[in-house]
Amino acid sequence: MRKKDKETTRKKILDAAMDVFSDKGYNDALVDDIAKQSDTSKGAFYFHFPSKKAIFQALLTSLVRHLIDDVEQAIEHHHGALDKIEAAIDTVLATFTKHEKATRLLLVEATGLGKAFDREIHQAHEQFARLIAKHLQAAIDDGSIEPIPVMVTAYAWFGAIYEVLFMTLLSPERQSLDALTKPLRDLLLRSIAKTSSTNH
Amino acid sequence: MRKKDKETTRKKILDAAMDVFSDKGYNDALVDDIAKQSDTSKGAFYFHFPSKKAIFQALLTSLVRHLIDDVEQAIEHHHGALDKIEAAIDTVLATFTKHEKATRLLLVEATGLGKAFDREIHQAHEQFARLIAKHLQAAIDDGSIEPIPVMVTAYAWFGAIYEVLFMTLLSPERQSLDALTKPLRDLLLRSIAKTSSTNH
Amino acid sequence: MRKKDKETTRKKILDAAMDVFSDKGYNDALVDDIAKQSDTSKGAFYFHFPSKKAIFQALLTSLVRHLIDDVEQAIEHHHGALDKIEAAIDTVLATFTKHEKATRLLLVEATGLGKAFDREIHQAHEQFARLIAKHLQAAIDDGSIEPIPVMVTAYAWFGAIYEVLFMTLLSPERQSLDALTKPLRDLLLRSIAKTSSTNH
Amino acid sequence: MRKKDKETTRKKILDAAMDVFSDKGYNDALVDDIAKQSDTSKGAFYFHFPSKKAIFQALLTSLVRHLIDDVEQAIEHHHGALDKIEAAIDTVLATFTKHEKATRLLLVEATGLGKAFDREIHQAHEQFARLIAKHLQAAIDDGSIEPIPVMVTAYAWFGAIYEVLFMTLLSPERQSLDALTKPLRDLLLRSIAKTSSTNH
DNA sequence: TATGAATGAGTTTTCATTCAT
DNA sequence: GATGAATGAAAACTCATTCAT
Repeated sequence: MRKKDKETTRKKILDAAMDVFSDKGYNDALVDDIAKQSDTSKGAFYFHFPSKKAIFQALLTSLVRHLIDDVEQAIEHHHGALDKIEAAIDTVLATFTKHEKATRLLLVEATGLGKAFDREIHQAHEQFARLIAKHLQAAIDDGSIEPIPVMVTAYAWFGAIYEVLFMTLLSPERQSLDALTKPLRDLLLRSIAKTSSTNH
Repeated sequence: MRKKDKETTRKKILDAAMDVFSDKGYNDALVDDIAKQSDTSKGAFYFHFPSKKAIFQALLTSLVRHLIDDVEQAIEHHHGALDKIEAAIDTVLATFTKHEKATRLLLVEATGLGKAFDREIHQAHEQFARLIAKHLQAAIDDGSIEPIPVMVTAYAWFGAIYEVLFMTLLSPERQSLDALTKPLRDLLLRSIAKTSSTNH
Repeated sequence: MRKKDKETTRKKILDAAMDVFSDKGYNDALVDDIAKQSDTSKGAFYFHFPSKKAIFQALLTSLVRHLIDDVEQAIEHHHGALDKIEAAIDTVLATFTKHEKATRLLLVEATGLGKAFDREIHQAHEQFARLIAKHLQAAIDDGSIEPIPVMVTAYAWFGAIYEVLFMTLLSPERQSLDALTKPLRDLLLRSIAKTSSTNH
Repeated sequence: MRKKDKETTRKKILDAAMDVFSDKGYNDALVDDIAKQSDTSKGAFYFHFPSKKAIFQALLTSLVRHLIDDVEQAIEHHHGALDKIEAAIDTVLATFTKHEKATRLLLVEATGLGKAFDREIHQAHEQFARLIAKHLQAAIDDGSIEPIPVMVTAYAWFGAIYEVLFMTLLSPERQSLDALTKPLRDLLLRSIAKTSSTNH
């Protein structure tokens, strides 16, 4: 029971941290804000996490894992390399759209924090790129698509998705993401068609 | 002479600011650092700029203008819509590669500064997207390529370029960008190829 | 214990603030001075008070209330309107003389702080004037003295007392205030005596 | 001619200083404000005055001299000690009312500047008190009034006048001073009348 | 004499972190 | 484990004063 309370507190703090970080950005988020929002205390914060930086990194790592798991799982019951790729694109977009706070944290607030965070961001982006690359490679191995440099393509794809989401998040008008999904998917798929004709 | 000195000082401060911001990021850059690096003084800084935020914004605005001018100029003597687009991709990549500090400032350090900077970043990205969109539209009007949603494509392209540059900048190994230019250009062009027609 | 400690710290800071403000004046008093003098820290200062201005205002308000309470209480067991007035004059002088720091803070340092403090000072003076006016009015209603414009008289009295105290505080020689009490009281009483009457 | 220009500049700076000091108070008044307001420059300021403190003191001294001269002059053609006193009261009130900026500077902004200014303020107040005391003494020597402690009375009078003016200056409603002149004069005269006798 | 750009010590305030209870 | 008062090292910004022109 004690154990459970402890975990509960930790969870409350993490949740509060995500709210506050995604709302104010890393630097403008105060440990005090997180403590207040979590309905615990600064002491509790420092009992569970060694520093502000540490909780941010923990959050980042955990978010990346969850988002990637979500995507992998959604792809799972698709068969055929190209099908999986299409499903991946759709799921990434849907997932990011659904977890807006996490997305903003990951894609916006995690950037520009100075060299100290470069490694973390690099790894986060890399993991998403690897996820994409893995399925691209499968499609190549599979013969579904012509050989292409998978990592560059993966980064380019991630960048394209990122930017469309990013601009949508930042935009004052906040148009619906749904309208953008189809054109974006078409674009990405076109970009891996070997040249004209022969894909398929 | 007076006038010249004043402008010289202002320029020294701006240059120093770019160095420091791109090196440490906005939050870790101290006004003191900029003053020292510029070989002037904190007083001079505040004589020329009302605040740390203001000089950052001034820098951002000026960089966007310069980079876009560079690209436009390089494209100028290319003829034919598709030629221009190819030239644009190459120039954007070359320019960003050449002005690495400016690029990092623009694409990395400007992000994640909190809601206060959202507008600035949004505008910066938007201007690059518009530049791309303009030439895409020309290619469509021209009949060089099939009609596509230009703004989404423009953002996607910018994002793709951004991400590849970004990961290269962040990567510890720092591979040469040149090697990435060709695959990236091919990818982007494929994504708008009228000829690919039969994709799926 | 916690509660007591907190209040103790707050009190220490307020006491230190009174010392420092009355010694150096508002502008020359540093928050650092107050922190040092209070034997706590700058952090403690800002934990208990939102700003330097705020603690000064808190001090002002609290001093006015205490001084007025002191006077009211001293007057209480005097009977007869004129008696009360005499007692009030004596007590005001005695109280101000006794709490020299508070007096200097109230009468000297609170002045000249710019328009931002005008309201506070106005209110402080007004409250003292109202105290005097109340008893003057009682004496009039009572038939003890002829009708006079009470507020003007009250301000004039307060000004007379203020100035005599003020000059004594500022004077390098610092003569005893006691010697001044009698002439001042006589003067004030004469100023409301319908005729020369019975002041003696 | 050169000489005249120099004096003109000095005068412009002094005038500007009076405006700015009486408007913002000593501490909030910037040397920059004075330079701008005077339509000269900071260099000119420091050519004519060694420091901000110095110009304030110069202003103070000059104002005291002018105000006292005004009063003395107005009294001059009154004959009889009591007449002179009445004239003095009226003139002081009229003069202060007329030169509102100077009055605010002298009575409000000069106060609370810290020990560094104590001497100046003390002297300013003292000179006004001496002016009053001189004529009170004449009235005593003259037999017009009974002997009283002239300096205490002089300070008390000055304080009474000061406070009434002060509260009027600070008051948000700013009632006319004229209405207060008569009650105040009556009050002061009563305070020295051995009997109520023939005032007026 | 006058100008105004430059200087830099000084000030308030912030906030991550600690620790006694 | 949790609390929240206390700490103090920063950091942005101010402004009287200087001085080259």
